[in-house]
Amino acid sequence: MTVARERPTLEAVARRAGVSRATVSRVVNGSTTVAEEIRVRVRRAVEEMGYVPNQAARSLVTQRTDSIALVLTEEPNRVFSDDQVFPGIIRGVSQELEAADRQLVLMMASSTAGHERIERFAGGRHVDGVMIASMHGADPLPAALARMHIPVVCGGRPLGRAHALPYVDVDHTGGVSAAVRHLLGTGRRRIATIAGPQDMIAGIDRLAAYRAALADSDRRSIVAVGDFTRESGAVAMRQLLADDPQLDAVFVASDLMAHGALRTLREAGRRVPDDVAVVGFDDIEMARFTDPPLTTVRQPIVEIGRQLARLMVRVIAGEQVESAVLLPTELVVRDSS
Amino acid sequence: MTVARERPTLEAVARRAGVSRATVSRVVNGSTTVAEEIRVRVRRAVEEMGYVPNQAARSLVTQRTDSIALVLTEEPNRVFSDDQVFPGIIRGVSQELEAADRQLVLMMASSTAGHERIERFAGGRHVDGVMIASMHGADPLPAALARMHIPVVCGGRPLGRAHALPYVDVDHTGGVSAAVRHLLGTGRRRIATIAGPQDMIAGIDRLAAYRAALADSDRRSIVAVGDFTRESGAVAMRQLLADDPQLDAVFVASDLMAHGALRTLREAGRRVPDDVAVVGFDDIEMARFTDPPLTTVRQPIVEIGRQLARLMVRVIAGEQVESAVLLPTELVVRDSS
DNA sequence: GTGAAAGCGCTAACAG
DNA sequence: CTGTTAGCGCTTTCAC
Repeated sequence: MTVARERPTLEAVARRAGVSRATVSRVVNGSTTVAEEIRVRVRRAVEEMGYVPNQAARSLVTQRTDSIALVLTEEPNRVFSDDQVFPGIIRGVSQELEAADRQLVLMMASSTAGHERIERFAGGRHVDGVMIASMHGADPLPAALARMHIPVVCGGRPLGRAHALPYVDVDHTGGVSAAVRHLLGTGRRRIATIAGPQDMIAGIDRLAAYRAALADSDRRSIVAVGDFTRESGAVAMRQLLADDPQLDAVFVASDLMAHGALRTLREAGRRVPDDVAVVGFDDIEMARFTDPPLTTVRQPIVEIGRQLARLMVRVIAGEQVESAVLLPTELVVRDSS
Repeated sequence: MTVARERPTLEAVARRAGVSRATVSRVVNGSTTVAEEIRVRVRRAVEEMGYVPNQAARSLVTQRTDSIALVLTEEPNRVFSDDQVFPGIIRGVSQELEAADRQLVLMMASSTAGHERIERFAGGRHVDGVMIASMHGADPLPAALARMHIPVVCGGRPLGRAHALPYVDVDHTGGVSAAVRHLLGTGRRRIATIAGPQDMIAGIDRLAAYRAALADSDRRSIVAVGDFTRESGAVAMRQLLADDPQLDAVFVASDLMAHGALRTLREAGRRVPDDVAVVGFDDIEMARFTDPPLTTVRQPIVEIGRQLARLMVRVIAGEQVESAVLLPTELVVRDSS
């Protein structure tokens, strides 16, 4: 006595309902040109047999897979560092894709080998489109895929050959401006910055925005560069202190680096915010628990994911979007400034 | 002048190489029974035309998809809280799957609707198997899928109907025992615990282990229950202090809760570790930055993902594994104890 | 409104 | 060792 383990096919359902395969297909796909009575009969058969369409067979003829790749092009340790950027994007994407009834296929691509894998995969049309969440503006993958006529959207403003692709990013400039204006407005005179790596879009844009904001006043810029890690923040802060012992404020391009900077300042005997004001960027959860709690620029990470997915679906649908979506950032004032 | 946008098919490659479809298929799939000369010729044709096999067509006949689902059954905010558990698992899984040349399909399932989606998806054999990373031992999904004869493995020891499924978990008991023994060994007399939620496997197992470890000595247990969040840790600590003002140590079932507890202790004027020793569990990155740095039990999160993927691949291959993989935990002593 | 028939691109016997 | 031949399960004209 074996259980009916075989999944029923359209054929089987058709036999049971006493109609043709084509009719069952129509009902399953919601065609309106089916008589009510028959539709009911078919639906019952589907129900009773637990019929589920075979995606492979369907894709073979429709040329669509209804699944979309999210590619994270970053070294794994960065992908899941505790700044929560990638997890947030994944979450937003998967929310939105679920609503659009698409499947999310997640791909990590650290190495060049990984890139090749992805080109093969997407090139073979195993997914309908590719969302690339790269923090490296000069990543060659987006352009490579676009050249193969694969629908692509980017998380993070793309640089170089891919600059014309649709993308979603946050308003780095607006956030940084607000931060610098806040510092100026509270009477700070020597405002330094700890910038992010200059091969990453967030690093580039935030430094440019800092410079632009200061240029509006008559203050000169004082810059040290980190790589978005705590450790680099601590080191950069030491360097800044050595370069300009008089500084009374520092805008740090990420909360993680700001955390490191806070430690350095304490070790150097500077009080925050009395001697030196500190403003970070990201508003990671930890920002509320540093000592003192960190003033920072909040960016809507999960929303990036949502918008990314929404944009992707539109591109796949053939809409000729060449837009950029810029999400607002917001200064959150806490005790460090 | 249009570019050759159409992907070439086996047929096309075969024509170009002057052989049959079957032969090309053999070469592409690495069959050894092809003459060297022909193999070279076919490979060149593949190369020149940029041929990539169509996964849908292949799946249709092989009945395999070479992709595997990772289901995260948790409310989204918990999935990506900063304890980094899920991100770590995703990372491990994707590493291992990449090595095994399988695709990772990520599915979030918060609601019951989500569960249904997943049953449909997996039931339709859109993936070869399902890895379920649920922290709720009593999750009905694993058993439901197993009943449909879908290969399933669990991250986190499953309870109830699914208890016989292969799973990967960390050695909660060993870690907690080490923590309690350490506290006992450093002369603590009244060791309380802040437990996790009792509907989650980590909460259950860690509390049971605490009780067992204390039972070995003659100390009585002092328990408050939290839900793994910082806030609940702070609240539970207050309650513990009220219940037993004499307590001189507390084992907290998660670092996040331990962080909250630390805050409460400071507010209550207790010095850590002088008055009260604190030991956490997880070893999240933040543990090194609390004040004082947190003694905690380290668990190899990424490794869970790796083992999970490895187990899944074996199950899909038809091996009759009914094993459990228990990963070691390790006490990391810092300044809070 | 419904059914028959023709593939989608590939693999896997089975001959030769 | 290579080619021929059947499908895998589904959608989609095209007749009826």
